[in-house]
This record gives sequence, C-alpha cells and structure tokens, in this order.
Amino acid sequence: MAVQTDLKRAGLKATLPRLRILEILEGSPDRHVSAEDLYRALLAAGESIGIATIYRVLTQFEQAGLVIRHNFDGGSAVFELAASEHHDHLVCVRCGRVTEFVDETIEERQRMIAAQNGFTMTDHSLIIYGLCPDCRPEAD
Amino acid sequence: MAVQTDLKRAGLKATLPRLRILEILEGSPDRHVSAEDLYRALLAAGESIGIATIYRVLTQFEQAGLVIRHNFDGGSAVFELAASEHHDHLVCVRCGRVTEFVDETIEERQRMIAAQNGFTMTDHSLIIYGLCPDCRPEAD
DNA sequence: AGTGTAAGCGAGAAGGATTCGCATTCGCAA
DNA sequence: TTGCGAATGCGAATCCTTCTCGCTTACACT
Repeated sequence: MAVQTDLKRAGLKATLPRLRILEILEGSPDRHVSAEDLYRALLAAGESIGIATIYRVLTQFEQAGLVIRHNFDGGSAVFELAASEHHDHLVCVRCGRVTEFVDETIEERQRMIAAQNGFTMTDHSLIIYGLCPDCRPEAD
Repeated sequence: MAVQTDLKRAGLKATLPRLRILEILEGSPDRHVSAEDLYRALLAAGESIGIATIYRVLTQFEQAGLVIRHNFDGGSAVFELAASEHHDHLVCVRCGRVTEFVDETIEERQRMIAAQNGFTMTDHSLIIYGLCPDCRPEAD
C-alpha cells in the first residue's frame, strides 16, 4: 500500500476519497479514465462519493504531478497516472482505444521549433487520430 | 465577393448569417477565433444573430471543409479558415497568442508511427504550449 | 416578378462537463 | 482523546454547445 505514502509525499492528506481514487487509477485496465469513469467505479464499489470530489481530487493530483490530464477531441477530459515516462497518444476515433508512443525525433523537433519561435515550452500535446487495427476497414 | 461563390461551391445556401460569418473569418486579424468572438463581432457590427446560429454555421463550415476546429486546452473551441496548408500550433499559455508552424520531419514521423501501430491516420493535432516572447520571463 | 416549399434562423430551453458554496465530517498533530 | 483547519457531499451554478420550435428566407419554378 504505497498509495498512502504517495499522497503524503505529494503533500496531500490521506483521505478516503483520495486513497480510493488513486487505487482505482493504479488498478484500472485502461490507463486513461474520465472523471465519470471513476465516479461510476466508486459507486459500483459501494463508496459514497460526490462527483465534485472526484474533480477536486483529480485537479489536486494534477497539480501535485500525480496525474496528467488530457483533452482528447470531443467532450470530457481523461486522466492517467503520471508514473510513466512522457509519451504521446494514438486515439481510435471509432472505439476510443488509446495507444501510447514515444518518439525522440519528434520531441527534439518540438524543442527546436519552440526555440526558433522564441517560445519557452511548458508542455505539448500530440494526438494522432485514426482507426485502430480492430476498427479499420477490412480493405487490405 | 467570392464569399458567396465559396458558399455555393460548398453546397450551402448563401444566407446572410453565413455570408457575415465567412466575411469575418476572412477579415479577422487573428486567424483563430471562437464562436463567442464571432458573436461579439457580429453584434458589434449591428447584426441581429443568435449564438446558436454561429455554432450551427461553424459546424456546417467544418463539415464542408471551409474551416477547421481546434480544441486548445482550457475551454472553448476555436476555428480558422481551412484555406491555408496544414500546420500545427504554438499556443501561449499566458496571452493565448497562437503561432503556426509546419515541420515535415514531424509529419513524416507521425505517418510512420501510425503505420507501425496499425492505425489508419485520419487526423492529428500537435500543440506546443509555452510562453511566447512577449510573455516570457525577463530572465535572459 | 410572383410564390411554394424546404432549408435556415432566432430565442430560449436543454444538456453535458465541470466548478462553487456551504454546512457537516474527517485526518492528524498535540 | 480532542480540536481545528482541511476536505467532503450535496445541490445549485456556470460555461460551452446543441436542440426545439414557430417564424422567415433563399431559390427553383412559373
């Protein structure tokens, strides 16, 4: 149960909602979940929690660097644990499946482009939308 | 007045709201405007228009390929004329300023990554967030 | 030019996602 | 244990966007 320690280290009180949310994030089959997903999962687990708390906690987690928020096209934000290395995303426009990837060449070009334009880069977001192997038209 | 022709060619009736919105998009100093921006501009110009119409028209324009919709972080969508070449964006997190850029190396890597993962790429979105030269901390 | 008709419009209501306000409850240090 | 400030839960509020519906308009056909 390093979960509690994680919270303390991040300077957050180890409250029940925070523990539960962190547990779900760690145990979830998909790394990318929405506030609504978490809410439903917690209700299903018999917890009594408000959706507002979920949003509050996720925002705190984000500020503490525990999770990363993504705004994929169309609708609600999704969150993932920040544990892993930086990476970008491939999103299936049909089934919503998310695949992660890293490409150092792209990272490097981005840094260069920011510099060339006089920008101090604070963050970046690269999302490739398309059809995943399962949703792709049979034609091949 | 190629504006009217543009609409006809796109298969859209040349109605007053559509003409006005297209004119503003073409004449706007910033290429990236929100529905709200357009609404305010039209009201200021003495037009009587509803915000719902703006959204409707923008969605039609998007479907007709006349404009492109972007979802930059934090809030509302912005639209830009699709006239120009494909490009990606640098967004200042402080003043909101948007700069465009093109990098063929990145484009190429993206195609490669999609292919490697078995994705049929339909679209992609690369946004670099940071501080623009004007908003950057003086330290340099 | 006159006109019928489907498409388009404006206004306000509705909807989804997220945040706020506040009384109550809880974590944790003393 | 006890006390206090931080955190929670609930419902209301807000923001952005879309829907509904009665009225108007563009445009093909006289």
